[in-house]
Amino acid sequence: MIDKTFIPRQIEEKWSKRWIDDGGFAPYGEGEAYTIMMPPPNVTGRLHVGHALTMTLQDILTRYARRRGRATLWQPGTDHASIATQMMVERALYEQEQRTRQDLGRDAFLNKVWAFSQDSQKSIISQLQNIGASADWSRLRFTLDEDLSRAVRHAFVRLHRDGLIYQDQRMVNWDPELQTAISDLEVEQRSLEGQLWSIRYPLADGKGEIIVATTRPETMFGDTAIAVHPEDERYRHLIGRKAILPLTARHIEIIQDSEVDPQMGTGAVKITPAHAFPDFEIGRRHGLESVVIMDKRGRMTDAVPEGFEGLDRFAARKKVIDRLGDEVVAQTKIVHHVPHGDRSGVPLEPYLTTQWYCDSTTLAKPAIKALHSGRIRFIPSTWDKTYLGWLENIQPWCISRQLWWGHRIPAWYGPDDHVFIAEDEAQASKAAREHYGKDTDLRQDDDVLDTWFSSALWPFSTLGWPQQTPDLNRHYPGDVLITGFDIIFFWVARMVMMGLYFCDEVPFSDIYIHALVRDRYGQKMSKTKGNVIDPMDLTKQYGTDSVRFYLASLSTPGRDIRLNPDQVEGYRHFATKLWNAARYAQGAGAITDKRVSAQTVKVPINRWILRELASTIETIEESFQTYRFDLAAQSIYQFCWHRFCDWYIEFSKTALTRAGADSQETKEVMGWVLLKALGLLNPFMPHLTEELTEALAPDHPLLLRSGWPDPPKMPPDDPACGQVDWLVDVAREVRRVRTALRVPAKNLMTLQVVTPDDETRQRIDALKDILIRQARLEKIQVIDSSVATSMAARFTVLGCSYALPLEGVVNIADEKQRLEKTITAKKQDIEKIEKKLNNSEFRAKAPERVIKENELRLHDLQNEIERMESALSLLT
RNA sequence: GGGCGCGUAGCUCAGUGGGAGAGCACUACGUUGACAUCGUAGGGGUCGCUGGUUCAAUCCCAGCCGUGCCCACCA
Repeated sequence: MIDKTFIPRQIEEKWSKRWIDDGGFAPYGEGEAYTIMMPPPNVTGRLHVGHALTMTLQDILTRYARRRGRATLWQPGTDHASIATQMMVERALYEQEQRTRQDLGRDAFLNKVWAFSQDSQKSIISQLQNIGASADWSRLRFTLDEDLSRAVRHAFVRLHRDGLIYQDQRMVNWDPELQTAISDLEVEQRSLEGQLWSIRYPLADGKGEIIVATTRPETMFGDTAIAVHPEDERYRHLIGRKAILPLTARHIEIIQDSEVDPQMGTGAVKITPAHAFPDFEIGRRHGLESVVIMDKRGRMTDAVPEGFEGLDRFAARKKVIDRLGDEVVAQTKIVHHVPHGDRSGVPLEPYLTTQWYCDSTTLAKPAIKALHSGRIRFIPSTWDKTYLGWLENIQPWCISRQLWWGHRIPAWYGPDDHVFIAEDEAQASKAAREHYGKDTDLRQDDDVLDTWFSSALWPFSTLGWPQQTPDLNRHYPGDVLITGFDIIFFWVARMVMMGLYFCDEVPFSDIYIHALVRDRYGQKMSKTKGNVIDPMDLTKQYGTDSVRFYLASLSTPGRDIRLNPDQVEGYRHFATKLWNAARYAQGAGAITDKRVSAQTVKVPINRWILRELASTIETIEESFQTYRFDLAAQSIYQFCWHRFCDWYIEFSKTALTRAGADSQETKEVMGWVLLKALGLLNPFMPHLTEELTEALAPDHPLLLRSGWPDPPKMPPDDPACGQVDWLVDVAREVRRVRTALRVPAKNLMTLQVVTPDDETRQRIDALKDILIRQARLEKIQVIDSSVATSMAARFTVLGCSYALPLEGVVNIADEKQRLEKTITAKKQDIEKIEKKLNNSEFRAKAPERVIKENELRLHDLQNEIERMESALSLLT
């Protein structure tokens, strides 16, 4: 027997375990492969609600595909998250032991990070399993696993061999806090209020001055020119002359460059080639010297005047302004964008260094083409532009990081700094031997690769690449990627580039971009705002299945989710409702081991629920095709609650009291339909549906691997279904009257059917018992219009009139009011339709179908009003 | 500065060139041995504003207002 109360926790643990014990989630069968690559969560700690969402959607697709007979692989794993993880461990190390990574040394530090990441991975996997993720855990991968690392080195070597990875000295975005270069994508522009100082630079010949505006006076010691626009009349006469750099004795030239905007500041700009991107370019054009005045921590070097050496950049700024004194002729507040490191949160410095770069421009071309040619598509397609816009303007990708945690760059240097790129040290040594003609000590590059370099290989590195494994052949390319818009550049585009480059195939054809989960007020969740909701808390409170269903039902493409925990409760109610429906079915003797077919089922209510089931299956099917998780969820919800529970179960209460064939058929159909409904709901609520299926049908195989329901083949205009539709309409009308007239529930009414047509007679014959129960009637009479009772409430269904005699039911006034109200509403409708129909242009131009529809509606409305008006007159 | 969304019932959101919808919340009444985590019925919206296209606009187009996001080396 199914327990009286539903406790999500109990069944969730049970089923998580059962699935694993029963063989887990490895692909099986001979079906066509279906592959989803899980975006690997960082090994930095707890999952957030965004993870819960993305994993839920992936799991829904996975469970659906598996049951459609596809050999389904959902490849799980975790990401080493170079910067983020290293930062966390460094911070903890400092807090606990007041030591830095340098204190520990590279090897000892990396040991600590490994230990941390292993723990973290364990916790992440258990959280994922907690939300029911049916990924193939037996294939769990970590981006730093040995085989994945080999793939990274192999990729690096090949790209280098093909000239697509190279070393270059140029300006990078430098993070002075983390002391590493970062890529453009890791730069976050923050809009801040700052100061714009106008500073007097005297001319070297003593005849005048030039006023330069800057927000960064501390860089002035690196100035090697002042630039003005060639056509700026104010400064034309100064071009070619020299100015004295304040606080120093250096002379710098005033040059012209058309990049200078005469509108900005004073129109004269100081040029610091070593410490600003545009200045670097200008410096290169004009052959200016680059004077480096800051070290990698953002402190002044000794290339600055006395008193400034070693000062932090912000302290230096203050001091420069102080020392300049009256030479600062103006100071204005401005709001400007300042680049910050997305991890460290500190302002970045443009910095001149040698780094490894990847030629993204070349790799991007096929990736752009892949979208144009339809080999990949975004859902929703609004993201096309984002993807293309970035790829079309892509810059060289800085892939080296001055960090320890990550894939060490497979480059080895000889004593003369000759570089050898190889997949391992042995091969590098071999190359060195050939190069130098003898064994030589080599030194490996200290730097590691950008995390996203290894992530870009994920769709094939997890499958054994560069080996041509059976898995690789079977599961590459995959089918769909589900991810957030925030990593389209970081990850999606790069996977497409690398996939095309190394495997000649896009890694997936569909890219579903899911919502951003915000808080209930539409705010982004963040630790600093303190509005972060832990998905594990939600599942504890409402049950995993409810949380999954909630997230899916809000997943409309292109729309963010406002997470309101109170609303999750509604879906726990839904789960409870189903639980109780199953209890009822069990108690009512539902039969679950009998195959039911539309060809043999005869009883109208049974045919009706089959039709409803069929249309639900069709809607869900369509919804899955278009990734409309919301519509699929809504459709199954409607079916379970408002078709099966609200009507069918109620009907069955009458049908089951009858002995014989009808009752038997109803038990069979009820059991069969309920199992199908559970099957449809299963991808959304896997635990509950397995539990109830097992309770109802102990011999049923696990839903996890059982086939997806096919819609019963119902004819389009099934007469039996039409009869039940009529029943529903009439029952509703009677209930409406009862409520309006405040007829006490225990008073049974008589329903009079006025001169019914043959069809209506048949309907009554077939469904009389059920209608009596549903509408709380005493009996149903067929009468002639001539004997119509005067004191009666009246309504019309499908062109036939019905009356409810009001004898003994007092509230005549209420009924009058009800009629008047309906009449007014209907008259308004009539007016609108008449206006339309009387419009000659409408008649001339509207399609015949629309005209007919309107005429028909008008006719029906007029009929109804006529009857109601006569009913109203009878009441007076 | 460029680009992309969103604005429909109190709240969260579906939806369509031709009769405004769901869930929650609200109101009234509760009977029927699955369920009060429930049932039945009901109230509530000039579909952001203004114009245009159309026989017909919540839906298509333009502008505006509000709101959110992404991109961009400009001092």
